[in-house]
Amino acid sequence: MSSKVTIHEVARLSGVSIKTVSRVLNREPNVKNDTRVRVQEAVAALNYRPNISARSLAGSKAYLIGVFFDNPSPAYVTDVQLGAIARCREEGYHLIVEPLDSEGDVAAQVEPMLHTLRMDGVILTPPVCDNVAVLDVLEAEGVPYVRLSPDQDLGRSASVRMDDVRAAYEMTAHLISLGHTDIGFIKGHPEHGASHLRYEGYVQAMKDHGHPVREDHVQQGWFSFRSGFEAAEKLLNRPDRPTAIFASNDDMALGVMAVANRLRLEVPEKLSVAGFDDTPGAKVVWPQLTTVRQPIQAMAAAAADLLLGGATKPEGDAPPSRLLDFELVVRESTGPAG
Amino acid sequence: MSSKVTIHEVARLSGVSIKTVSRVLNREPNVKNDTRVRVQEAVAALNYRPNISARSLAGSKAYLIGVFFDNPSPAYVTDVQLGAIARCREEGYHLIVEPLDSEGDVAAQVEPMLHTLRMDGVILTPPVCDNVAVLDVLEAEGVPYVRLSPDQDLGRSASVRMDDVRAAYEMTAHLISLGHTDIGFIKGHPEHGASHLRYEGYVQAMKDHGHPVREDHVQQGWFSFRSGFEAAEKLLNRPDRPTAIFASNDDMALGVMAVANRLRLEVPEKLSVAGFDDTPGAKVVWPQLTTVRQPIQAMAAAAADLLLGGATKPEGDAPPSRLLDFELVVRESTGPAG
DNA sequence: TAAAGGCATGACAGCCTTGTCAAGGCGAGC
DNA sequence: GCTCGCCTTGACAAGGCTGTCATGCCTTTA
Repeated sequence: MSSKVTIHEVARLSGVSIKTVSRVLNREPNVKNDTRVRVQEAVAALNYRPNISARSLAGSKAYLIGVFFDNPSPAYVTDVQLGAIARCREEGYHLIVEPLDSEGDVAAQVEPMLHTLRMDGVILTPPVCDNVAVLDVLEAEGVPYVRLSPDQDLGRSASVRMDDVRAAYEMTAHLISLGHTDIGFIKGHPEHGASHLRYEGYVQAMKDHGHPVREDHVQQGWFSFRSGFEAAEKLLNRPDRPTAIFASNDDMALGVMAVANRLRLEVPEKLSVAGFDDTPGAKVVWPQLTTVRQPIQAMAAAAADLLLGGATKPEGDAPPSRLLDFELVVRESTGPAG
Repeated sequence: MSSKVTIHEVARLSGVSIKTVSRVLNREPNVKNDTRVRVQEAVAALNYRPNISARSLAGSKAYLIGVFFDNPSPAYVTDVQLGAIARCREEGYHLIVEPLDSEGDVAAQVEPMLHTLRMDGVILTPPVCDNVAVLDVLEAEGVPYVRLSPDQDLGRSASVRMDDVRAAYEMTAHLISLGHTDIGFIKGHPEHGASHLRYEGYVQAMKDHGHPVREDHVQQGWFSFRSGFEAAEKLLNRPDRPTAIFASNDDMALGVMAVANRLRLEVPEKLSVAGFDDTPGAKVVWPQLTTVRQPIQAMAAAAADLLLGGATKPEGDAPPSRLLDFELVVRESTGPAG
């Protein structure tokens, strides 16, 4: 119950006005060092913490950052929360989570939240980050937001992304370094921006290493297990099949593994398989999947950083965007070309 | 920017005092029905939402429920959040998530949160729910809390649990009914209370059916895929291996499947595998895993319900505790003993 | 018919902090 | 020595709501 300590008591103990205490608390300038120290001592002695409600009522900050999500994978959600909180704690901010239901009227869900609870910023995860209705409401309410790995309309707002092109490039290079020259590729859903980027990285790596990109060894997929399965059937049911397949995401790579299994093509002895995303499923299969890990916690931390730094609403310039490093996770599904 | 609507405008539009608007908002008695309707219309017309900061500053409620967790599985965390929010939204409450780091001084992490941000209640998930330091701080600050599946000191506070013993008993009985008599068991993390309960259910079922519990067929695990993998290696790399393995959670069961796969032991023909928790991974593997489903969302909703109903601090009686039903999910990983 | 009690409502203070503005102190420049 | 301007500090209002208490009116009771 020690939460009863208010700024008045700190002021009394340190012999200054409450306003000066407030100045010290908020690191405002124009406080003599002597005074500052005295106040800080009083704060420590009383174990005083400013009341967030009063602060946000009186001032402009709410000390709350929202995380909106709609049913991406649980692992993703928790990583985002962990990453964001790491940065928020440093500045006394708290995280407020708001699961959204994209099936329903999202704007109608978001709008009341923003009215009742002022948030200093919001982090949007896929797929909500591409929901125009949400972005509209956020902008109408004047709430800064950062999108994680958005697909569309990149210029619209601040965002944090990963370098898909380079990641795909390096994964391809990894396969090449294992001696593969004929590497099949399964593209992702054509409407997801990442699909093009990953394909681009693959093509570039092949060219840079002097290997041709055979059109019949590139298949269209839709990011689903099934589409990966079907694409793999086309790639593998032929005499001149590739010795490695790079799928644009893990689910499709799992589909490839299923086909390999069915064809009794040992992985990685007869066929190397690489995925993308490092979903939990990547570790469940055997052999475990070589894939690309997104630094989700770091991305969320970067998003929080943009929000706290107030760097989300530049005037003339393009909105700030941070590009983070990925990690190549080499496991057992890739091996030397037989 | 329509967030500028205040209670005063509603009062003006409906021709009453702000206090009466407040009464209607908070469903207080002593308001003529006529008046109530008029106010509600004004609220709707202006799209008014009370400001949470002002409310919590002036009144006794904060409209915030905390969820403290420390690194349980991501799926668990998200389910808890989803379940809790479902109940909280109904009453205009928001969820504030606070990951804790059990390695460090937990009390030191919790105490400042509670000072700055008043919370009307806190939901504690395992393993934080058994951290005495956390409970102490919570009680010292007078913050009501509900524990999900606590292990120790059940009488200390309100809690929501599932009958782990009975669930493990029934799963074991299920295996026995399939003709298995030699059933291996992989224990969970020794510091998680559920581990003991699940083991207890297994032992009881074995005894009740007249089958011995072979000590060398019981292995210690840590709830991780890897620990399940290693335990399975010990259980299966021997001539007198069990015909079924019951792992205390799905991750470990998945580890068992991986080993079975590697040893070319067909599941369920040569080996039945059962898990616990029904995590997403249970449906990803093939064959799909027989497991026990905890009604996590329902449990979290029940916890929120206890908090919102204020039923957490009974005077003379034992603290309220809700016991929810589990569900045995029989899929393809268990079959008749070969 | 008068007194008592209950209900519906409003005026006002207070919650705890920040923002605004004014005031006092002090050194620099003339 | 005086004015100017900067630095430091404080008084007070504001922020939007709920709690307390008072008021007026209507119904019940003796």
